[in-house]
Amino acid sequence: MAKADHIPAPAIRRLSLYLRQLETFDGNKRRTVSSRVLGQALGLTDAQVRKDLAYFGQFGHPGIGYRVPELIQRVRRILGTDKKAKVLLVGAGNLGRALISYRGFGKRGFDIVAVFDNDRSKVGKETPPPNSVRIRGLDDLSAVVRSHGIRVGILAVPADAAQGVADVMVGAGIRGILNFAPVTLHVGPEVGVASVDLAVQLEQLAFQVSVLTP
Amino acid sequence: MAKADHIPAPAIRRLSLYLRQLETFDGNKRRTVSSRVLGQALGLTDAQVRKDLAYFGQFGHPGIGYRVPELIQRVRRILGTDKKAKVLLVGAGNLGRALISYRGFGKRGFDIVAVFDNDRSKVGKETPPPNSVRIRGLDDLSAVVRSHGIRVGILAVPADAAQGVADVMVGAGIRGILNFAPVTLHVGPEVGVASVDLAVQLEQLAFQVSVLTP
DNA sequence: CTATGTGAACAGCTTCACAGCG
DNA sequence: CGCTGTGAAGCTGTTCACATAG
Repeated sequence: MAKADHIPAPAIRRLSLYLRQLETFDGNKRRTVSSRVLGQALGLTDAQVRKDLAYFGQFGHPGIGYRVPELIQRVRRILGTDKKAKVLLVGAGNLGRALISYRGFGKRGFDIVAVFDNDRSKVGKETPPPNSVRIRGLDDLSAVVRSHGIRVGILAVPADAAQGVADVMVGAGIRGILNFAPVTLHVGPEVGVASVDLAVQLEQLAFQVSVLTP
Repeated sequence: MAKADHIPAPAIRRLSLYLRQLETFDGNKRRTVSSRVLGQALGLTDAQVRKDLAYFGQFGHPGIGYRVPELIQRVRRILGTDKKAKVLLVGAGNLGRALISYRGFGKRGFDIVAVFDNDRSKVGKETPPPNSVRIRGLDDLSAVVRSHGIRVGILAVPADAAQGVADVMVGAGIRGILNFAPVTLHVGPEVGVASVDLAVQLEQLAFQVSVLTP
């Protein structure tokens, strides 16, 4: 996988949305879809859809549109989700436990295979089924990453612990971190970070509401 | 609040991050901060910080920087989070319950005051403390929105129920929806939507990893 | 001398509009 | 015809660089 350069970051973000919508269409037994229909479902223009997909190759069929199963395959390939991926999680608090039992990850090819927490009282316990996993101490993280070949980790610890844990993860060889802690993580350029700050999302809504409703 | 026009959407998103970082600085008893220092903490350039803040007014002091407590006040005012806001939540599944007990919302001025679910076996039960709330049926939603004057709701229901519930929320007068369901919601222009698709976030990381690690 | 606010230059993303293919 | 793929145009957001204030 050599390119990714000169492809707009927003286009890459939308690629996931295309995939999600295509899977819905596929579930409805739709065989082909035009850029216009796909765009409408996501609130985008047809030109946007065509341009985004064209960054990655020529997937469409003039006069027909895009064949749904074919495009799904291709997009999965591009995103690197054509194979199941093992993921670890640090932080077995409320949010962490909810993420462990979240079925959406499995549906999209992600498998949380190891859970870590620094709280002695939690270490050794099993998380509730489904996805029952034994909680390990942080000391084991490095060994588990190596033995399972894990590349991506979810960080669901309190803000003041987040950077420290991130350092441990990176040191163990993790290359992508999904960060739920409300802090900006500082990592090297070889590591990707995606952050979800739940309160920030609400704040954005509060702003929109205060603008929309004077 | 009349403007918001011609202000870049990314600038508005960053405003929340500025506030978060400023609160951290404030906790560390820092009195003033320059655009360079604030930017470094968030991985942004000093020019970006100055331009973003300048969209909303003149908050800085040449030669000094920005006074932390003053800027916090101003940014909160802009975001509409200077007053506590009541929020409702629909969907008392794993994710929903985790959100109810998430302390980050309260810290940033949001209060989940009502919880709804369509599952008869859940209705009437109390959610675990803290933030113990009685779960109500969806039929009560409209009345609760009106009596509490709620403007923002969190949607944490399965994908296939999401659009229907969103319609109910909008019908009841909700003006902002934080959507955790993996679907694109279609609502009128008078309603703001922020979406968090957890699997999509992981997918983005998978892509970055596959690019960064050939 | 430090640090803001801002017009102007630049870069990046989106939309347009049409040639070309099935 | 219907619909893609794509240069070119248009627009939005970011960076630069400097006048200005303390």
